[in-house]
Formats: sequence, structure tokens, C-alpha cells
Amino acid sequence: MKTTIKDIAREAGVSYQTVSKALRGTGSVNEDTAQKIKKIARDIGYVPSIAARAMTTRKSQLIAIFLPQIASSFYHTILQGIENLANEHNYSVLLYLFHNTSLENKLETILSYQVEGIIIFENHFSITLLSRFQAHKIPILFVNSTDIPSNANQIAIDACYGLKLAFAHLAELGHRHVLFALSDHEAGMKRIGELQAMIPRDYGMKLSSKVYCDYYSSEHVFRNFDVKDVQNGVTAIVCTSDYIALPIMTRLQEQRICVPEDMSLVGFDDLEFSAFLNPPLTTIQQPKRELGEKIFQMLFGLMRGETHQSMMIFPKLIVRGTTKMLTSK
Amino acid sequence: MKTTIKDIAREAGVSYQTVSKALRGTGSVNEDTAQKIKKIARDIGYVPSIAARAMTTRKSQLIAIFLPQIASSFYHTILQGIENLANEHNYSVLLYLFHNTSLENKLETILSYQVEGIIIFENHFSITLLSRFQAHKIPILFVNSTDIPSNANQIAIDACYGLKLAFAHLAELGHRHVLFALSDHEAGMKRIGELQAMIPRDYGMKLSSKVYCDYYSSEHVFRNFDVKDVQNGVTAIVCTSDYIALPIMTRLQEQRICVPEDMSLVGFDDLEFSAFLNPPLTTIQQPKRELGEKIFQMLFGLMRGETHQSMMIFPKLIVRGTTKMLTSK
DNA sequence: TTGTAGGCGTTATCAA
DNA sequence: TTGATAACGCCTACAA
Repeated sequence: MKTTIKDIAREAGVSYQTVSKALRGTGSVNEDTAQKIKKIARDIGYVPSIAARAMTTRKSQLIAIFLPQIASSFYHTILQGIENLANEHNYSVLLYLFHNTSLENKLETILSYQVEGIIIFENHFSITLLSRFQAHKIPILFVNSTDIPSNANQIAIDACYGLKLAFAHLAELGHRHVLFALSDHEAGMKRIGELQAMIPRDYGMKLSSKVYCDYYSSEHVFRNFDVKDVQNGVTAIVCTSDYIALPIMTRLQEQRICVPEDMSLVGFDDLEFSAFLNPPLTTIQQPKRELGEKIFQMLFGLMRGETHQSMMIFPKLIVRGTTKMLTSK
Repeated sequence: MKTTIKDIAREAGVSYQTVSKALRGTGSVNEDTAQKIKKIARDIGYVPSIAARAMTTRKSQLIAIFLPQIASSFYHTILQGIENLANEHNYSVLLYLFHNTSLENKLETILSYQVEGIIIFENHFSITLLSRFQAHKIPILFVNSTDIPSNANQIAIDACYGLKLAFAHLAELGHRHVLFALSDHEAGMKRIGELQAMIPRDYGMKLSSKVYCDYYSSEHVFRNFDVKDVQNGVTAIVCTSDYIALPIMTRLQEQRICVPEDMSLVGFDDLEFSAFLNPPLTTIQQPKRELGEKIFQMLFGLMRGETHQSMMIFPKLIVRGTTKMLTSK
């Protein structure tokens, strides 16, 4: 029913080991018989069993990706970069989405598949997890994770760099009092704290911060944002996500506060919709697809035995229609 | 290095076959020794090898999902539904994204993993592909696909039903001339053609149709939409995606055509951003997560031997701020 | 260049 | 209840 190399061997009148060699091009096989074998393989629709191969080689041709349970196209685009490159290298992608703690529960599953590498987004993990994988010698790559051990492999988009770009842009436009609209999980980050101290100092800017949601929920922002938050002299808002910027812009417009005339607004991520808002959103663009490809390349290197890797990617500012030179006082 | 049931067997002083039985709870094993075996397994961190298991059982605990290469949160949400349920049932998800023709190229890969079921979105496939999988007795479920063989398993959101909802809503509001803004790949669909014939007849409505992009590219729509398209008496626009509705709304507003006062607008999908636009978008909501769960349930049934299945899901109208009763002529 | 022997980790069968 | 034997499909020596 399922065809194996033995079927091919019988057909070709050789031993199945010869078939194995011929099909993979390893070892030495007579050119003619090799051709014959390959032809037969094609004709009967032979497909190698990765499971069987994995048993002897311990190569499953599988990598696992853990993504947060978030319905954002952001991750989907990164996924594209990873998947495309993985496929080119004959790897397939096992996708896992996690709630808060489910990652560790899935640990066993993932080990049982003998994946060759693991990609984890956004620091949902524990040290015990890390050590357990290390014991199995399976490389892990952390993406956009904070507070991870310094010896862990990681690749990240430098969010603080991007935010600085946003503040610098506003400073140049003359803004002196800015609201920093955050998502819950960012509020505790050390680097964000440093940034909050640095901005006023470096740009002579007054900075008000407020948490509007957990994990980029536009709905929460829409509910929590209050125009009073910007009625004390704030002339611009920097958001850590376009998902935060969008509802804020809508709220402002509802209250007849014009963007960017009365209030400048900067988002983060450059999601698909951002360029088509009215006005189009000034934001910090992340090279999503490129990031995906870098992620795979890095993991691939790790799987080939390269040692500890760490990489930063720098986002860039896209000036569109929601920021404007401050004119009146 | 990697621990196996034989390691456990040695430790417990029994044969490895007994360990196998004890761990899976099949066959009869002395309760005490079973407990002992399980404890040892836990202690030494035993993880079963799915590859090895798959060799004898032919169950890989794997399903494959083919998704179009589209950076929309729409698919990501459906994925969530599928993945969550799959994991509950101890299945893992192999994710593949395809360009136009790559599906067939990946066929071999997917067969080599001995996946137990396949989910394919949006009719990117061929008949030969279908028959090849049938030969391997691997069930395939088509999602939102059109023009597929009638004996194929499928689940779909009834887009035409949803669109009818949109037109009916506009008809009720008094609109008599509507622009139907399409994406390229829909233009050729039989059911869409039928719909275009039916709407004028059933609602006494004049219907203009225009293709603005291929595959929901907001960018193309933004470039291609021209206010002249609605200057011949059109009072409302129905779009086949929120990604189409968004740039149209922005274009209209740029030209001081107020939504909904001067022009009503209906989207499709209810993406995350849609509720937070200004004004919030009236649209057709698809039960994305629920669809994902239904998809897995259906595939799971198929994998257990259920016969040909077909299912329709009905979307619903969400009236928000972009549609309005037609007042003046 | 070819084939023999052994093993990868697990499950299934059946005799003890 | 237990364990010996065989098999799953393939790969890696190594010997012919």
C-alpha cells in the first residue's frame, strides 16, 4: 500500500540498500542503475518516510515556532519569512500558539517530535524550560524577548531605538509635551523605564505615560482613552503599537480634536491598515518579512553548530500624515 | 543520551514491552509495576518518540494546513481555533504557506511526514493533487474554496449570504444604486456572478461592479479607486473585504465625501481595526475562531473514518457607523 | 559497485 | 501478567 524502497528494489532487481544510496546520491552506485532506480521511484510515486529516516539520522526536518495567541497580521508576516526560507531548506514548520503558561505543557509534545530547532516569541518561557532543551541540545532562538539569560540566543527589533526615533521626530517638530501610550506588558520593562527617563533629559521634553490596555487590544484602548489625558498641554502622542494609535485617533476625531493639526500621533509596527487611515499614520516600521528570514537563518546556523548568537534589528520612522510641526502655543 | 523505554525497563527490572504497555495503559500490567514504571519515566524525563511510534502505528499525530501567503489577521484567528483544538487532541500543526503553484511542490514533503489530515484554504489546488491524496487515504478538507469537486469535503463561510445581508441592509435604508467593490479573484466566481444578477432583480437596485485589486491589497485599491466611480448616482458601496473598504473610505473623506452622510459603506470580514475606524465600519462579520474550531472538528471526524462532509457557515451583519438611511435624492 | 548485518524506538502478536 | 519475536522504513557501517 505505501511504497518503500524495498518495492523499488524488487522492481529494479537490486537490493534496497542500493536503492537508498541511489536515491540520496550518497555512496557509489552505477550511474545506469541509479537512473533506473530513480525512474522507478518516480513512476510508482515513492515518497520517503521522514519518520523512518529520523529514527536513524535523528534529523526530523522540523522546527517549532511558538507564537503568542494574538490575531495580528504582524506575526503572520514574520511567519511568512520564516516559513518560506525553511521550506527552501527542506524544513517544515510546526506551529504552536500559546496562552500564558501553555508553553511548558507543550514542551513534551515538541520534544517527542524531535524538532531540530525552536523559535519562541516574546519571553513566555522559564529558565527550567531553557535548561531542559539545552540538555537535549536543541537550539532555541528567542525573538523580541526581554529579560532573558544573556547566554540565550536571541534576535530582536530594537523597540527603544524605534521609539527614540519617534520622540526625536516630534522634538524636531517642536513638541515639548508628549503622551506615551503603552500596553500593559511593556510598562514593567526595564528598557522602557530607561527610555522614560532618557527622553525628557535628552529632548527637553515633558513626558506623561499611561497604560491603556494589555497586549495591544484596540478595544481596551478605545474604552480607556480619555481626551482629558491630553488636555493638560500635550501636543503629541507616541504609541507602542498601531493598534493603540488607531482607537486614539478615532477618539480624538470624535471630540473634534484634529490630527495632526491639534495633536500629532505616532504609531508603531506599520500594520497593513496604517497607511490607509485618514490621515495616514506616521509610524515606526518594522522589517517584518526580513525579520522572519533572519530568524530562520540564525536558527539554521545554530542547528549547524554555530555558537551563541545575538542580533538587533533597527526599525525605521515612516513619516506620513499624523505628525505636524507645532505652530501655535 | 536520549532516554527510551528500554532505559526505563532496565531501571524497573522488567522488559521494555511491559513498559510500553504500562505507559500507554493498554494491555494488562500489574498495577504496582505500572505505577513504578510511570514514576521512573517521569523521573528520568522520558519522552516518547513520535517518529518511532509512527513507524508502527502509521499515526503521525500531525495535520497540515495550507494557507495563502496573505498577511491578514483573518487567517491568524482561524489558525488559533484550529491549533487550540488540535492540541487538545494531541495533534500538532504543520503550517505551509503557498504562492500560486507551490502547493503541489510541497505535496511530497507533506506525504513524507505521513500527516493524517490536510486543510487547504481557498481553492489553490488541482484535481491530480486531490486524487493523489485520496490514493493515500489522507482526508483533505477544503475551506472557503470554490469550484471544487462535489465529492470533496468542504467547509465554507457563505460569502454570498453575507453579501446579500449587506445589500438587503442597504435596500432597507433606501439605497437604489450601489457600487460593488471586488477583488480580482472573486470576479470570476460563479456564485458572485449569480449574485450580481440577483441583487438588481430582488432589491430593485442598480448595481455597478468594479475590480480594484487582486487579493485584497489595500494599496491597489487606494491607487485604483476613483471618486468618479461613485459620481453617477451611487449612494452606497459594498466591499468584499474590510481591506477594500478602508482605503475607499479614506479616499472619499479626502474628497470631502462624508461617510455615511454622502455615501454608505459596507465592508466584509470585520477585522480588528474595523470597529475603531472613524466612523466605525459597518461590515459582515465572520465567526473566525469558531470556524477554526469547526474546521478541526470536521477534519478530525474525517480522520476517524467519517464519510464525505460539507458545511456552510453563515456570517452576520454588524451595523456600525458607515451606513445610513438615504434621505435626499 | 553491490549486498549483508545491525540498529533506530516503538508497537503488535502470541506464547509462556 | 509478562516477555520473546517480529515488524515498521530507513540508514550506516562494513564485507563481498
